[in-house]
Amino acid sequence: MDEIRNDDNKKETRNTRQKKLIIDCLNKYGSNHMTVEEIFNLIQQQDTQISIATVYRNLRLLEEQGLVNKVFVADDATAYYEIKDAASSHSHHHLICRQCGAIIDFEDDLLEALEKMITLTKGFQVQDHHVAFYGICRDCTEKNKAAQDAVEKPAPDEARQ
Amino acid sequence: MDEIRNDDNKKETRNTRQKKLIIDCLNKYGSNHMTVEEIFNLIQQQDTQISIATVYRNLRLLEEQGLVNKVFVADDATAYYEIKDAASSHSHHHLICRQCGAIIDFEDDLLEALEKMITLTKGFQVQDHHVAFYGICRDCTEKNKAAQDAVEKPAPDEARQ
DNA sequence: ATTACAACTGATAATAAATAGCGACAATCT
DNA sequence: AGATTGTCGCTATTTATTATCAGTTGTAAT
Ligand SMILES: [Zn+2]
Ligand SMILES: [Zn+2]
Ligand SMILES: [Zn+2]
Ligand SMILES: [Zn+2]
Repeated sequence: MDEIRNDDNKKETRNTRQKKLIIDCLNKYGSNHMTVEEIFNLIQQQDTQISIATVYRNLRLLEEQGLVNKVFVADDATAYYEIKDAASSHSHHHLICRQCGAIIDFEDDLLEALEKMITLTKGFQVQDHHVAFYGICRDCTEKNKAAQDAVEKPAPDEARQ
Repeated sequence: MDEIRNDDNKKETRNTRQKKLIIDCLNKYGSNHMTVEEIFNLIQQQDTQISIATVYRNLRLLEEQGLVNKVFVADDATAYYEIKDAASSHSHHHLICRQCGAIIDFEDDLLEALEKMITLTKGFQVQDHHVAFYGICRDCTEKNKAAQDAVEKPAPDEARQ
């Protein structure tokens, strides 16, 4: 009988205005991997009454339902959120820029082979993985190069701001 | 000439009793990836006066000097520490058991290829990476199998504790 | 050994991210 | 409409970590 009662543990979720605002927000800016604060600040412009506790609560619920993705960036204890739509459900990796903090998505499946190897050599049954590459993004690389050039050849005036 | 002046920014570090205790502790249990609390509790047995703030401080210094490694496990906001000796300086990956929480080291270099690809396709200059595989460790897999067997064939008494 | 100076210490306050508790509200179903 | 109960906004709490600060100690030069 216990098993039957267990069906109950998928508690039904409601469609509140606040939840819709959060999903809309993530759909709009979600590819930027937003913090709770950022989400809260944006939503406040449409709903000045909303509480940040509600944002936390809903993000947790949405994550439990598998509708959003909670991303951690080592070295930074705060969570970042993104929509987990059809395209990105296919768990991707993150490129994190040490200069500007940008979090960039990267699709790839090369780790499947590695997972098989781990199961074989370590007896560890891999369910999924979190991968982050740290470095300097394209934009910052270009900015740095420009700044470097400006130093090398004294530069035509406007190069210095 | 700038390079010479840069030597200054390595502020000199001192050899205190507390720092030694922390390194000893990590050398002894370091392969277990300990939390600050765990390190603090163990050291307290040898130095009842030590403050947990000192443990935090020294771990931060040691990490900045590259002597210890700070490991984050997504979904868990607390940091884990391990010694970064010759063997493990060669940045390894972590297998994290969802059942017992074990953090297991895994040596591998297959990601170099992936890093090259990222630089090519995304223009992102990879400096290093953090990789974690989540799943069930060998011990837990075996325990689960044993438990499962115990249910299937009613079991010779001692199987139930 | 004495001195001097900055890095360090222990105790505690402060910060930051996230959660828990609670009375009131409102989404959903009959 | 009425009942149920998930959710809301508010506030207090918890947890991990850092900042502060007066007193201490490692280190190196005298
Ligand atoms: Zn960047
Ligand atoms: Zn992403
Ligand atoms: Zn395990
Ligand atoms: Zn490790």
